[in-house]
Amino acid sequence: MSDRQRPHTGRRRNEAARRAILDVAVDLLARDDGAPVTIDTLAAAAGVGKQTIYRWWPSKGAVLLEAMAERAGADIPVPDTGTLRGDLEAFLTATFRGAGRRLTASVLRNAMAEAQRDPHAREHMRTFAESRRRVLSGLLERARDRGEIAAGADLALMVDQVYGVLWYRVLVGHEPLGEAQATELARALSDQAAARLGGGGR
Amino acid sequence: MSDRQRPHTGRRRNEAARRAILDVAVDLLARDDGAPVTIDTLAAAAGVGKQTIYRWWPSKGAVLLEAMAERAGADIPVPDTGTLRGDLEAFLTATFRGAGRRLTASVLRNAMAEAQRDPHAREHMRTFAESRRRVLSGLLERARDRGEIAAGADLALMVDQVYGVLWYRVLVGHEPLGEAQATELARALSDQAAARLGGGGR
Amino acid sequence: MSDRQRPHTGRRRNEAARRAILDVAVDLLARDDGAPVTIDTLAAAAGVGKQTIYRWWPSKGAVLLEAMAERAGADIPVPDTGTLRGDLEAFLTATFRGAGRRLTASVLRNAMAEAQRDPHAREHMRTFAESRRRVLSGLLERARDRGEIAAGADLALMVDQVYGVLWYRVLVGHEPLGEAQATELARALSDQAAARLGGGGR
Amino acid sequence: MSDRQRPHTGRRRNEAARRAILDVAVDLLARDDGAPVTIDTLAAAAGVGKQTIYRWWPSKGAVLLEAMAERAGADIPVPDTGTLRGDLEAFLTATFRGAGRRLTASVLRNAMAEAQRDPHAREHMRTFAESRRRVLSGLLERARDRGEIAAGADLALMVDQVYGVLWYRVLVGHEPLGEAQATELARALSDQAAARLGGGGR
DNA sequence: AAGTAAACGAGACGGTACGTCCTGTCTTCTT
DNA sequence: AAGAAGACAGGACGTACCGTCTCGTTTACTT
Repeated sequence: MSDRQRPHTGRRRNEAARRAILDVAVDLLARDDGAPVTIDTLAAAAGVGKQTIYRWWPSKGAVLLEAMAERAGADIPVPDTGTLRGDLEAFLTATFRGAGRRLTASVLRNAMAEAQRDPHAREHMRTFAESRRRVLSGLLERARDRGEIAAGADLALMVDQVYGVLWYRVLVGHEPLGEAQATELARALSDQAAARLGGGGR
Repeated sequence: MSDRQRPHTGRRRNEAARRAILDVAVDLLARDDGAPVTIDTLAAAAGVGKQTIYRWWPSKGAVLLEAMAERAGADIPVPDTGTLRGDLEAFLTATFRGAGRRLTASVLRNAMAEAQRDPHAREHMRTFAESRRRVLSGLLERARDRGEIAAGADLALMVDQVYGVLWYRVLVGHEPLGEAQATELARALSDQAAARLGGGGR
Repeated sequence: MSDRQRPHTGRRRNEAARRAILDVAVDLLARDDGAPVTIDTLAAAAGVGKQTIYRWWPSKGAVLLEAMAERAGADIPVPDTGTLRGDLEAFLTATFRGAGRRLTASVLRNAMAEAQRDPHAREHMRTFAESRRRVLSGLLERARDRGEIAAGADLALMVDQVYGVLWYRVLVGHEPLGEAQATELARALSDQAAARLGGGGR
Repeated sequence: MSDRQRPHTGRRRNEAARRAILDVAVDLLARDDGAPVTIDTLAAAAGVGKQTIYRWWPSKGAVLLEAMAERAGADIPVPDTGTLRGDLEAFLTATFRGAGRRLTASVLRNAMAEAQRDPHAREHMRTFAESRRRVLSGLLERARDRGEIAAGADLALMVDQVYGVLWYRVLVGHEPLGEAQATELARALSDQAAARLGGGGR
């Protein structure tokens, strides 16, 4: 209703170029040969001029983060097993399995590094992390509504324990991320949740 | 067999230069203006030639990480209150208070970013993180020996829950790190530890 | 009448656009702030799409040269004083006065630079220079026919001395171009012309 | 006497790099394929980092001009045949033969184009042209002292007639530059010089 | 005291990547 | 069809930084 005067003029954004850039970005991020992703490489591999990247993203970090965010959140279904323990185990297993893959972990590491230097990337990372937390948060709230978590429990803290463990291990690399770790963490968190309830656990 | 004869000759390493480099490195890491720390800047600010840095450290990341590690681990006493809850609260409070300071957080963020790119820095980071985990690990083991934690509990996971939350919040910056958060996490973890004890076991 | 089959279809060339382009081109060439003339600037300033420029000219240089040529040749009348010396003085005075104007000189300098890089511009420049030389050549031939120049004299060389001095001074800028210089050169050339004649001068 | 305090410190300028840059610059300028000389190409061909060029020259044009000036002035001896006509013929023949060579002409054209855009190059060009003019000027002054040129003659103009013809033909390319042209011009100028002398005067 | 050797501040070097700018082409909608 | 708007591939620009390589100087130990 407002932009009646100038709906659009000139050539439209090339969606194929956008896709090529993001796809190539993920590929390059995944290469964990230590070689940093460069804009020249990215542009060349995507068959795109550098300006086309800078026309739509404010900085290198922003492209990289968007590419990562688009990929990293997919394919993690929100389970509904009926119990907190079951839901957590399912969700964490899928999440850790995803993040634990060597290539994905490489993407995450690169992206987090970028987010520390580039303000645009930082903003993207915050948004991405927020969206991931929200999913898990929803899962926990549902359990609280079912009475499986004490009313006073700090759900945000529980969420951060999950993603904290995930990122910490991805970034430092001292321990693997897999189903065993997911199961263990799911148990630990359900213990935490149960602690302040009426009769204790079960 | 051969170098017994010639213990040393020539000028000795200048300790003042080493200190100046590390001190300036921390200062530069602390600046959270987003400007990356460069070797030229570091050398100039320390009043030192670049070669003096590269003579003693293998890469930029190595200097930065050493500077950070030296600083970030200090001043966290290992408490002994007699109870897990008390010890955790004391340790986490001190730890979170340290990491939550704006300048320190900036150092940590920069250092972690560096560790993702530079293999030397990565190694340093791993060693540093390991040393920090070991302290908390000792605290937990003591509690387990006192019977406050179930024998089967995954202590390494508990440690990572702590440092995971810390790093996750430092790096993403969505939530502060302070005493309140430390207290809450201490309570959650002692609840978690207690869950499987006594009647709650298996 | 003649284009019976397909007289014309679609919109006809917009003469106003052509004029705007050439006019703006001269304006931009005249700015001697050193900033190079770009097609984007030219198109924007002329209120014209870039394609409209490339539809009618093969390259940037071609537009610029055409713009210059159109301007630089105008307003130089062919004098007829009856004597070589008088004709030369009149012609050179008008020519040098024109080329010596700061803005015009700037146009010429830019155009000559363009002509060294762009083959289309080069061709334009050659044509333009040729047309200017022809005028002066005609003037000299008339004088020869009157017996004021020896039959064996190299008229082309005389012409090139005029335009050579003009361009050399415009391009290098070591000396001004004005009426004084025109008068002096007119005298020099009539001396040259008279040298091989029967009785010498007059 | 003044720089006693800090004669020099740090690594010294690499003379080999300087030479390589200037030599390659001339080679590239000589290529008359129309392809403009780029700094990347120049640096790569000279086996030098771009910064090494920008450390010592303020702009691309400055390097190019310096390279040209160094080359273009060489090998033109100052003749002394005893007569103006002889001296001019010798000097112009050598000069025109040099400038008429295809590769040299290409260097000159490129350099003059650069000088129109780049203020540094412009300054260099002015200096270069000045130095060349001075040589010819000396030759003419000698002839005047010998009484071969009238006292009131505008020697600067005569010099510009020579270099004007040279540059005009090099830049526009409508006519060749060679010994025939040099001879003809030498004759024309000595005629001109003689015109106002003795009996030919007024 | 003279000799030898390493460490030092300074800073030039070859490279690589950055983000900007410009050219000439292509695409979309309007006239 | 021709036009204005503007996105596109390509490629040069000049800057910044990395890690290495001289310089001449300073500091220590060995003769």
